[in-house]
Amino acid sequence: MGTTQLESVPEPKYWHLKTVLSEALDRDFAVGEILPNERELAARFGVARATLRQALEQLELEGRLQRRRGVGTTVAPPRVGVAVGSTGHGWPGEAADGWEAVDAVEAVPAGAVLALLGTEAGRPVHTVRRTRVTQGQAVAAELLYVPAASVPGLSAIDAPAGPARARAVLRELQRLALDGQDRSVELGSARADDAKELDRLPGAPVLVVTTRYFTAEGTAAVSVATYRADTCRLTFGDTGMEITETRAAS
Amino acid sequence: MGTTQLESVPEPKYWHLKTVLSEALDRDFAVGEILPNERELAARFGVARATLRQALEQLELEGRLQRRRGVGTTVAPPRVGVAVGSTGHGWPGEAADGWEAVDAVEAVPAGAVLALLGTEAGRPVHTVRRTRVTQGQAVAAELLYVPAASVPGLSAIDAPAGPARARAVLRELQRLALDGQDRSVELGSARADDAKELDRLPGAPVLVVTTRYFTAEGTAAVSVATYRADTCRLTFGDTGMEITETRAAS
DNA sequence: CAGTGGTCTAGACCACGGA
DNA sequence: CCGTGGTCTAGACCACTGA
Repeated sequence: MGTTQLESVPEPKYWHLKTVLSEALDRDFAVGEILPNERELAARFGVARATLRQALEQLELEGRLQRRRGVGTTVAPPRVGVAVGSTGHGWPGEAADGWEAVDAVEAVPAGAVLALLGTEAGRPVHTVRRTRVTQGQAVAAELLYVPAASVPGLSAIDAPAGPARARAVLRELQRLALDGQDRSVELGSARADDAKELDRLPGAPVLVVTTRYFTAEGTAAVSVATYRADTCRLTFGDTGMEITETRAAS
Repeated sequence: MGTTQLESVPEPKYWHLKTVLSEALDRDFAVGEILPNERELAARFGVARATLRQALEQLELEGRLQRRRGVGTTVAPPRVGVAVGSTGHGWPGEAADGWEAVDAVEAVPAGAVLALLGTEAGRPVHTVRRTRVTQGQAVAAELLYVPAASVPGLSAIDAPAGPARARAVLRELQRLALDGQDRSVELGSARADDAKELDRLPGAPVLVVTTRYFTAEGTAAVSVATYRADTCRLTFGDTGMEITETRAAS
């Protein structure tokens, strides 16, 4: 087909398609509803499947759609607000904040984490894995790095592997006096292990929240939490107020 | 080089390719260096150009690469940390925080913003456009919505269009007593106008920071700031400390 | 102008989920 | 088993940049 006609400004097809689909979603579809499959949609709009997919990818990135292999494409609910900054500025694991300890091992982390911790290479570091569940949905996977030097009260193997050991590390952490913390957010893509926890494919877009916890002695712990970017809106409400309803800026 | 051989677990080609490229970037390339062009790289790795592009897209999303049409693909510098949460929790435009007022118009915003403002539809709202420049690079574009009712001291046309008018709105805002604020971060894609300000293509991934400013009377203003997700790391340091060096989690 | 990345096509096969 | 989305190919043309 002769692609387009006379477009003074040749807007890409997938971009226009995305707009059309977005309006159709608002107008004709309810949350959870299944869209026609990709081949069908592509035929209906007269484009190649790859082009249609480019539009769907954008909409998924914006949290409008959810696609699952073997199942289909559904209309996504509005993003859930996930509190990140409020909750008392305390140690991780202090309250019932939705985090669940999964496991803990003693390992030597990679260079980037080492730089954040400010410890020398080769020193043992407790690595705690936690997941966060909100409204029955896994929204985040975290790796919490605690240098063994930060929690001298914790003997090497005083708890068996698994959740119990993870909780032991968190418990020891809370005995320290928290001096302050430091947080940053950036875009990343899910590593294979995080993707599995989040029920996504590797490479899925995630919001990486890096937190450093300080005591008088220095950096006592570093947390790297990866949140599903498609379904989450991170909230930093100091006032604790909730944004009731919103939609990502196109 | 015939890339790889038989993989018992058929890891996607683009994923493996991304890993190989990522290691090559760390090892053999300096920041700012130009990579071979896409056709050349695809041939060298024995894959179709589309597959090679899928790997490059991931690396660009992670801030490792920068691609510009007509120019080429270069190795990106580490992401710049951009302070978002600290700086006194004050009104926008209070200090020399890198924001530059561009323009202001009186308009009636779309539904999502209206819901955030909590005002009735049809009421006039000052819409201020600002951009943020850090280290000579445009990192964010903002739309600040101020209901006319919030700044009664500002008569309709007491300043000509343009930056002067924008600054007038900001000045009026600072006469109010700020009661608190509320912030959220989510992933979005750049609208055409924002993309132009940020020197990116439409649809580029952005971090959307939505801030509500409260006075005793209610929501006095709402800011929607879109940050380039590829080059920015948003920092919320209450302590004002700086993360010196980091690399997104894979 | 030549060379780059951006868009688009029309196929093909594969991995996964559910019936 | 079938239907879904996920991956991959080998082309083509276009829009933009810089010399």
